[in-house]
Amino acid sequence: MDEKDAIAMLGALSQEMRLRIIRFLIGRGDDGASAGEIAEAMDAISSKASFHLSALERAGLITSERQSRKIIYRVSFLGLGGLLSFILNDCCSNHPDIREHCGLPNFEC
Amino acid sequence: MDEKDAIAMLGALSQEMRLRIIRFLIGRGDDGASAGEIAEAMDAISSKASFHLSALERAGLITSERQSRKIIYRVSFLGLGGLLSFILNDCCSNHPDIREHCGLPNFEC
DNA sequence: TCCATATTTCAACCTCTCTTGAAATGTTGA
DNA sequence: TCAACATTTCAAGAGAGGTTGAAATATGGA
Repeated sequence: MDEKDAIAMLGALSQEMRLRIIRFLIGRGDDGASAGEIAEAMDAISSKASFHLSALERAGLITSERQSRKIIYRVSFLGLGGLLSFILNDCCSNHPDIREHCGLPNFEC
Repeated sequence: MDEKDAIAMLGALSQEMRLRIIRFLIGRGDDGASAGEIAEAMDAISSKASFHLSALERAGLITSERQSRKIIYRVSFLGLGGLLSFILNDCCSNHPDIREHCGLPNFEC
């Protein structure tokens, strides 16, 4: 996870429907959801949902797996965790006391 | 910190120069840096730096304070922490075990 | 007051992103 | 093989974001 990857992920998350998709998929956990289910949940036409799903996948925030006719999308815990680690470590490595300002619990980075 | 605020912050961070400015200002800590110092450190013309500084300030990620002729910018620990909390709590409230996937230390959200 | 310094604002231009509907691709079951 | 289903790809248009140089604003000192 370098700066370029982080920027791609941050950019992917900074869009209303894409953030809603991520939250929806986090709620679904390991079951994930098909492109059609996601489009329906987002109240979006299929091509619009597909556009945002591929943006999220390109950024490494979700994964896809074909199951017969459907394509199942799942949140990538690895990707999302990598982004969080990147931001947290950038903070902590320079300023160990930033967590206090952030209202975050105390832990080692 | 609602979804709109988070999207604005994520969007502000998803740009190379702006992410570099944030990292630079984190390194400066409470001293902050003037617009001119930041522009020089970023190797950017003043209007470009100013454009990105106002984007970061509008998103709540930095603060500004005039000191005579100069304007001192500082990273907003409150803003950055709010964003981190938003993402972490969104994760944790739905899936308590996501931290394991994220490679993050164990703590309560 | 006048000048130099520090920074922002503005307008123009270009590029990238988002949205939409239609067409194409891939998959299953009759 | 054919029809229905599930999803993506494509092209076109609208809109948002980034870069630049010039002009405007604000401050401090001679």
